[in-house]
Amino acid sequence: MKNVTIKDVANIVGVSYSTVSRALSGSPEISEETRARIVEVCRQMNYTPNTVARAMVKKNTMLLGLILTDINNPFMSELAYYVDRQAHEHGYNILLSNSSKDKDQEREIFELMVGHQVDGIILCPCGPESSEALTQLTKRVPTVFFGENLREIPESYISVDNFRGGEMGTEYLYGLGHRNILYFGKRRNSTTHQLRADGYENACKKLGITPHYFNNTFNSTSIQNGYLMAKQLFSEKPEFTAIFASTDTNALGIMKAAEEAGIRIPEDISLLGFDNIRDASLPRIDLTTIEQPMKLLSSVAMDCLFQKIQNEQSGYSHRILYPNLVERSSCRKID
Amino acid sequence: MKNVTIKDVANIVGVSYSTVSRALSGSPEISEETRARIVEVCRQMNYTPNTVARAMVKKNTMLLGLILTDINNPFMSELAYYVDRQAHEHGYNILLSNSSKDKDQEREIFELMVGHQVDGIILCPCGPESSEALTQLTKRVPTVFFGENLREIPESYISVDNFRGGEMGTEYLYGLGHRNILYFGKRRNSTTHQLRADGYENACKKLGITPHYFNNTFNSTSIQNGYLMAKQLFSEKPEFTAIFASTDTNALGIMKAAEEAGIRIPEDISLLGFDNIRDASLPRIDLTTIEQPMKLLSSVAMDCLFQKIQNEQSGYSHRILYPNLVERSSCRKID
DNA sequence: CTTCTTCCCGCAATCGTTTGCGTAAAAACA
DNA sequence: TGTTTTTACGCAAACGATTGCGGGAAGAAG
Repeated sequence: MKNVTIKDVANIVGVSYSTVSRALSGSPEISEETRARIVEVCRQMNYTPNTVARAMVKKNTMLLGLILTDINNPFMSELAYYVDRQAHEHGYNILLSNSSKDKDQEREIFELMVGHQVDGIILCPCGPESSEALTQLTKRVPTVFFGENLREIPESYISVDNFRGGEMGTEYLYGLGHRNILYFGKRRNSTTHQLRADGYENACKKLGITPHYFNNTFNSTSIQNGYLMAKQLFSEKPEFTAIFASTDTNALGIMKAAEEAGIRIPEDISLLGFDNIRDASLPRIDLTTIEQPMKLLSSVAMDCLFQKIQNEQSGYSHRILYPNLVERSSCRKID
Repeated sequence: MKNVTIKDVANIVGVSYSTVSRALSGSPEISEETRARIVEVCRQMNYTPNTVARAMVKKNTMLLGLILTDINNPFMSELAYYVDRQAHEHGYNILLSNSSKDKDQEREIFELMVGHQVDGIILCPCGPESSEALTQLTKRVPTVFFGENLREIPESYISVDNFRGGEMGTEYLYGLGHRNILYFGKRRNSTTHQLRADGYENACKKLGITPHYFNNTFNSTSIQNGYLMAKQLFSEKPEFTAIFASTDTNALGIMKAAEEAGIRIPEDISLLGFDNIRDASLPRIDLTTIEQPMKLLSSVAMDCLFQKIQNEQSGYSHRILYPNLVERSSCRKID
């Protein structure tokens, strides 16, 4: 199990180990002849440079931290996928972990990662207040926040325009003829959802219809919870013709409850989601939704992070990207 | 950005830095009084030990590599979730990457990870032949393979009993009255799928029905590819009453094609999947399937890995777990 | 008062690299 | 041939921790 080191190959070749180091790093001060010999011996002994030792002197580990709330969320795993790809293109590896939406875990993981000397961190915050404890930590390593519009935080973040998405969805349903639109999902405890709801409300005002909310204080976006709440919703006589769900996972739960209640989508009620997770495009699901352009978002996030890593003192920047409406079959025109 | 080191706190406290190290690691040779002073100063300067430096001398990085084919596959993201959790419970962090089912990338990632001196690796192999290049690499770091029954490889692996799963599904459909069952999915190029198909064939033989295959040479399990192949299948007049899909993702594609072809599931055709990915439990999908017990599988894999990490020379072991049938609504009884 | 323990703590080597500096040998120049 | 420049490589000091060993001071034992 003992790994072969630079000294081992130096001994075999009969040069000093600094020569080996220089030969491998492509220094011009090494003759092509000895370089060839060194490279050959390295291959034979299959020497792999010890990145850890290198990191000690070079001051960079080529490691990027990615802190998710939950890798099982398809939204997050898509992010992980793109981040991983782009990291590797730049020679970085990613250190991944899940906070499970727990602030303490989030902080712990962050500290662990700075302990591992990661060169940068992409963090999907548990909530808007997570900043309090993190605000000092982010000073110790280049960080970009992902997915939350945290305007108060003096740190870079990337996010979709949730407010505009809320408006956009409402306008779309209005255009389809809906005048009685229910907004389904939590409003507090997360800037993201607050903004989506605000966008909805603002659009309602502009369009001259009255906003209706359900599930205002709810604090989980899982399918199961969406289902439970929707069940309760459908047990009361619903007055509306369309539901605007604050997340696709919630919409999935609504779909399940609707099915059980004998409510057809879109015939009886139109359903609009938000996020465009992969599941939304599944057969039979086919959910119309407001898309977060994940590929673009993650690409922008990585660019932002790499910039921070290079010019250490670049301050921060906020990038808010435009959402798209993805039309499928869960909403219908009414008159 | 300069991190505070053990020497910095030693200077402040007025002791040697070895004393600080011992105080922090809980050595009994340090008086409680100086330890308290040291701890306090560490807190004030918020010192975080440099894991990289520690790794150099302690010979372990507390890093575990996890090589997936694709984190976007819900099956894989579930694995990642459990692995991450258990790793953290043992004080490890995970280094994640995707091979995209490409052998060269797989090898590259593996090498990168040994460069980073990970203490162990969990690898979801691209295919059964991936062993050729990896067989040397696995000697350099404790490794366990996940998800493939690679009986020829002298390395530990964890997998569900794919053969038994193939049998189980076939028997289930037979029990429902089906005599004309089509096996849908690739057979070659992957031991996993070969075994599933073999299980199907074996059960057919035992039950006295003739096996039928579709899509034998196909080499991708994505929804889209399942859809395309199923489209072709349905354009010919199908003779069977049930389809046993080799993966849930394939089943999802079949579902989509069936919908378009006006074929109802389960009224016209019963559909059985394999894996029990999260999507299978979605409303409207509700796919009956053979489950891989992911939580258990990953737990066993981690235990196995930790064992190998401890007694370096423990050889290998193969753990094949029993699959479960998860009954939902995509299969119906016929007569 | 001397000697031996015991208790704390410091010195210095080590882990595997990178890199500034110094210096022989070879090449170029006078 | 003597001097300078270039080429090619070695020496040794970092990087930030851990840890075996040695030793001074205080207290106990003689």
